[in-house]
Amino acid sequence: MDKHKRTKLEARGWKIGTTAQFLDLTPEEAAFVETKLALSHSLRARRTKQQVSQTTLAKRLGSSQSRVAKMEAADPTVTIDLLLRALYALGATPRDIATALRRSGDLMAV
Amino acid sequence: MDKHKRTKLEARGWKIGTTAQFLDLTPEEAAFVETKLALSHSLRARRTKQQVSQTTLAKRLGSSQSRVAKMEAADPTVTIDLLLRALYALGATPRDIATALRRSGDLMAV
DNA sequence: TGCGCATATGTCAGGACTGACATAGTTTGT
DNA sequence: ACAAACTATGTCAGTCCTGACATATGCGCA
Repeated sequence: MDKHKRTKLEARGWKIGTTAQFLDLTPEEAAFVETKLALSHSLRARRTKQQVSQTTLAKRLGSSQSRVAKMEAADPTVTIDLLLRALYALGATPRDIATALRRSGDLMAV
Repeated sequence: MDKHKRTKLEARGWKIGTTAQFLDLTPEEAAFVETKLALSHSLRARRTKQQVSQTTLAKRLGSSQSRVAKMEAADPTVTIDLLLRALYALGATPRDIATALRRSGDLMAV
């Protein structure tokens, strides 16, 4: 199971580089990364809109500031479970998540 | 961190009993469980529709039949990450996930 | 009935993730 | 310029999750 290393590279590629290096990703891998990125972006959007600091959100979650930072950076050590928990802690609904995912799909289609 | 035990009870409650025992769930917990259930149902629907056995899907995932069974049962030892990976392995797109979540939200609203 | 196939459930060693801490860089207000 | 608040990144021990295995149940069919 090398998903750890792969995802690390992928996440960096998306963040630092352009959309280019998606060529060596299987559709499943791309979809998974895409999902993670959509959620992490959604998380930061919600948090900043609500004027909540990473530290505050961390306390609410029973977590730490550093982990929240990693969530928003789509760090490979962060799971989608954790991202969802954070989003729900910020008042998101499954419907909101659905919307965020649908939008991400539109982006990918470009 | 007692989420393990809690989620176990919650999942069973939803599966075995009725919608009644949702009273002792915070909105965030309810949303999380709801998400998990929506995905597990979606997984089984996709798999059966494609006439794929749990064993076959397991091989495709590099996993085992027992784990696929637990995925579809929304077992507490299964993460949303794993559920998503399985769904994507069955050809689902983030858009499909979004649709599944949106529908689950509608159900909850009843 | 007996056999093969699909699914459900329990258990466990090993690897992945978590929260916490340390530290550095960045932004904002004075 | 300085401090305070906020955010980014690395590391690590303890815990959770994973795949694998064993086993049981159910189902169709010869």
